[in-house]
Amino acid sequence: MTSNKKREDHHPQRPGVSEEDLCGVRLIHMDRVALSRKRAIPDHKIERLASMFKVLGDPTRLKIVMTLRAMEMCVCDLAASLGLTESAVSHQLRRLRDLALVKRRREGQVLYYSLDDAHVSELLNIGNRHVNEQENTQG
Amino acid sequence: MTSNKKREDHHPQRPGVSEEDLCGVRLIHMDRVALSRKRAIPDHKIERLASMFKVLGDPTRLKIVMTLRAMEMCVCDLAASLGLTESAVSHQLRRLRDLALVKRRREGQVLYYSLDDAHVSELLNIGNRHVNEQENTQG
DNA sequence: ACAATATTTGAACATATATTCATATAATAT
DNA sequence: ATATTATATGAATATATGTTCAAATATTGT
Repeated sequence: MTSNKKREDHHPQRPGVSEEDLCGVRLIHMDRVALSRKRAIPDHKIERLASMFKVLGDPTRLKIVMTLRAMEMCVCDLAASLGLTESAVSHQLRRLRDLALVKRRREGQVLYYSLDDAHVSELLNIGNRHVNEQENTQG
Repeated sequence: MTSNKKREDHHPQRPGVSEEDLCGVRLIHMDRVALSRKRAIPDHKIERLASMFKVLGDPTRLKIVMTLRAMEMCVCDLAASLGLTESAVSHQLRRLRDLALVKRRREGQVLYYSLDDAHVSELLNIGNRHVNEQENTQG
């Protein structure tokens, strides 16, 4: 199963190697490297996707979207519910809004926030399953 | 539709309000706050879930797991494929390993990394759909 | 116009973190 | 044992980021 091992070249660690220039880089499976480079997701997509995961990767923001998953809420209610400053909530809501993960609706002076992206709900559902199974398996 | 608006109390911003002490916090919909508090996901689960999203929220780590989604790979191949230092890859693989998102298999001196969590693949698939639809909708 | 409320925003500070460099460990071969 | 290879790790540095505080908007009511 390891018969396709081709030792091509050997060098110490060298940062700053351009994407297209493989010469001088240590690698073991040239075929796998070539294939994975072909299939690689373009950088701008990686950046966007990473941004989405990152924005969900903060406990405060995650609590906010988890709350909004259940119901529409205004800023001060969110703050009260989560035990946070309204300013902190507003700052995080802006980040969520910048990525179009939440939208808002004005009613007088009150702004009601809700989820704006179907994918987010999916991600949160899978995430929930994940931690619940973790609880039962490794807890 | 906004008839259940109950204005209870009004105060300037006050941080450090304990989770159980609502008195003195500005809120508009007391019922929603109470309900969302009841349904709130426990903190330790939020922390775990946020950690998982966060670890996927870095471009380098996201590239790594996206690559591993397609095939098993060793460190130096990953480094060559992604144009990174082996050290940088190794550091990030450790973070992914700490959260049990990837596992490794030794064959001689070579360590082969692969995905370790079914949920991760799901998250990545949904994420892919997300950015692809974004491309077609807003691009 | 003025006051009050709900939310937003910018600056500042403290903390987290990704990469680099140098070094250490683990496995293999001579 | 020694050398070589593959990977891991610790310290350092530069950058990113979350919260707070103070002040600015926006909306409504008087």
